[in-house]
Amino acid sequence: MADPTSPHPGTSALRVYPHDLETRVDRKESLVEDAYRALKASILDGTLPAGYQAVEHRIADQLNMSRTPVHEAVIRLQHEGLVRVLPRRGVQVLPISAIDMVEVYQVLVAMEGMAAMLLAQHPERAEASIRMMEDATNQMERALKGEDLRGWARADDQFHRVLVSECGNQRLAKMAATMVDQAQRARTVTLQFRQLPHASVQEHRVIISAIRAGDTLGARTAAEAHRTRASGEIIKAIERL
Amino acid sequence: MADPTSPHPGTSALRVYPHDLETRVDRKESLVEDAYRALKASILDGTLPAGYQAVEHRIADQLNMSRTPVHEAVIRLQHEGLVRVLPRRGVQVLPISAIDMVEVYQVLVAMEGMAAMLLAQHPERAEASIRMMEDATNQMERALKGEDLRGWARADDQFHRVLVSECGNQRLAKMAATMVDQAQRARTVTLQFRQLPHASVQEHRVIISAIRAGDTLGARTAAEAHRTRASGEIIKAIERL
DNA sequence: AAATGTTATCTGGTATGCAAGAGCGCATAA
DNA sequence: TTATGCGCTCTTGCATACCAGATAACATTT
Repeated sequence: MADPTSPHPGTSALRVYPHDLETRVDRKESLVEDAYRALKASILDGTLPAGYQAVEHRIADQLNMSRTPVHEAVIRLQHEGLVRVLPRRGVQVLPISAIDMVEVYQVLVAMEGMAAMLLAQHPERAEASIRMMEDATNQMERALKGEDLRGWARADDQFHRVLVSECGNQRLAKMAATMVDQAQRARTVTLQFRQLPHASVQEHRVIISAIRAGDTLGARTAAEAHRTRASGEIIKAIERL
Repeated sequence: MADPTSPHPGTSALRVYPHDLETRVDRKESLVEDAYRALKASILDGTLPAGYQAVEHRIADQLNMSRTPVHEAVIRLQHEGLVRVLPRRGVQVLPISAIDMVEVYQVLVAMEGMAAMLLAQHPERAEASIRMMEDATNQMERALKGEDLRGWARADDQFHRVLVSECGNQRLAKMAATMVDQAQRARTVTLQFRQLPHASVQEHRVIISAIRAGDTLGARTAAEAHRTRASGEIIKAIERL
């Protein structure tokens, strides 16, 4: 702040967007949580691009806190595979490789398949969740018509986040959410290079109706097929980069 | 150390086994890692039973380090669902509920099913891993004949850890390992109340031969069926407690 | 004796201080 | 001019210090 002209290449990216980071800190739960959310959000939406590198102390200054909570948040992000700390080099935002996405989507196929199955086991209990997934899907359709790729991606994310967070299994929900984060980030990067993804809307509807019908196997199969197909597209897109 | 007779109820359990904790600290990677491993191992094998409660500072004393690394390790364990920190009460080892095990086994069904499928996609590449699983299964059989329940459990664990760690997907491996940890802990508690589990050996062999035959769907189905059945038994055993 | 208010203490979260090691640059020598 | 070696700096990991808030015990009053 005292030196807004500092031209160090390693720190410029953070200095360019100080407001973005600070405004993301609103919750008062704990500073570690604040730092975690702020950094993660910035990484996921591309504000902090792959390869971006910064030192804990500087991040702490940006977020108006000491190194301690930043340190813990960074370690958490490292465990999730979003950053790595290079000894005596600083924290580095990891690039997304095709191999990473293969892994992420394999996990998502397994977990969302299970989540869809669990929801289908109690369709009546899950009605509110199903409605949310329907809303998200409808919004995807609207966004597609308006060729609003960002809006489509946001709604698609919403569908998948509801699917796993409402399945009733908190452990599954939490792990799958971490994978969805990574998928979201990959998509943010590749979005501009892709065709309009028309198939998703229909596939989501198949999943929804199987869940509502209590067709556990059908719901699972549909969820798996959807992620498997999407997986191929994303990975091709990443390989083109 | 200076006060081996301290009778505080909240700290006695740790004081009783100082050697157990300290001898687990051998790696020199980082103190956080040391603390994490020591605490986790003690929780998994029952040295620190559910309900056990201690204060970070005291744990740090036991492990001959400061609070900082202990604090970080505890937070990690909390994320994994093994402990929780009660504000101004200390760190508490969580009990294992039937609901927890339902969740854990649902995740394992999904992930080990996927892992078996991935292995079956490249049986030749996986030959070394398959051998390890065979060894583990043979050892289970021997342990059963000798009615060595502990030995059986150890070998069974080994089988499942190899299955997920060798599947080629590191994210899946890491997440599944966390779930296997919890399953292991639950089994340690319930082992004494169970019948000799004869079915497992045969089921493992089915999984192995499907993988070796490159039968992806069969491997997946067999792995799922195995965990699904075992799930029922463990959960019944826990509910009896 | 019981209930309530006050205060001392204890804990986790956070900040700051300290040390060790690796990289980078500069100086010196060939 | 180039290569090599020494030392300074910079960064993380760990230790220590500090603080706010909640609990629990004690005292006081009814």
